Amino acid sequence: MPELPEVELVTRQLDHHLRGRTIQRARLLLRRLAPDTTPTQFARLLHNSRIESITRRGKHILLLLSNERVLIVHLRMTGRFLFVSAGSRKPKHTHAEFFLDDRRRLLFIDQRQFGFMKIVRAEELYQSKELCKLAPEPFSEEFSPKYLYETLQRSNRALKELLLDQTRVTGLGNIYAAEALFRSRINPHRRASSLSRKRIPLLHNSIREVLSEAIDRIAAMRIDIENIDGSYFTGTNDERWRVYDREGKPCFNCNAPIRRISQSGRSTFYCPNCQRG
DNA sequence: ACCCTCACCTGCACGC
DNA sequence: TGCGTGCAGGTGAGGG
Repeated sequence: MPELPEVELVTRQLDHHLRGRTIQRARLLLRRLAPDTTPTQFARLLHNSRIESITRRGKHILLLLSNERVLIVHLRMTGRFLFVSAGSRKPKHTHAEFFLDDRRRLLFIDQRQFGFMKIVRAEELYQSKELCKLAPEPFSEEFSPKYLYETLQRSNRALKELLLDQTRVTGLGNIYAAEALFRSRINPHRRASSLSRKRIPLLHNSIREVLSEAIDRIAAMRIDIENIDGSYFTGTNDERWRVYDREGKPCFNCNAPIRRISQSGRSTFYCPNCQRG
């Protein structure tokens, strides 16, 4: 159930294990995982392709292949990768498998079946429907305070909802959107266009900080290399997030109980005392 | 162009 | 025990 930090770590792990490997054979086991290709096309396009590198754009994982194709993967809520030995049994919810030239098998497992794969020509990658409308990467120069200000100016939606819109800001999901607002002391109901220019740098910084701190925290952990799914956390819940999933628990700043509300059908957690404006 | 609701799935925790 | 409900870290389609 990944946002940018989890996808980033999955991408790094996959790059480490797959770079230079060849997919000898690939099987699509669930049609809706890759609705634009038939299982036959899927197998044919990946057959004997060498994996040159694995990168990321937003929450999309990109496997760059030697045959001038790119396999785009989105984990959505429950997608994960698993390395297994060639002969072992497939776990439940295995929807694709890749037989590698090192006698290992890479499985794609996805309980809720929201995950997504698509094979595109390399030269068409950034024109693809999946990538063409994505906002700038949050760590890029293009994602500047000026960009953020102008983007917020154009929207009357609640700030929390806008932060989830990948065409405005990319990489945040329900957790880190709430965390970034808490860090900025901004109320999640606040209309995007009403945020004053002088508060933009703090929000801009907070977005980068919640993402980069999460990346660092996950990267510092000992990761089960077999199970590449982003659910790496091993500590207690209160060590993870400042507001997310802490309804009724005391705010780390002021001890006021964290509140949970619903915004466009999704939970938002915030401190009603610290996040007044 | 914007904004809202619904839809896609399985599984888990909860209350009766 | 069972069953109903609501919820889960995401997004796309289709409507107004």
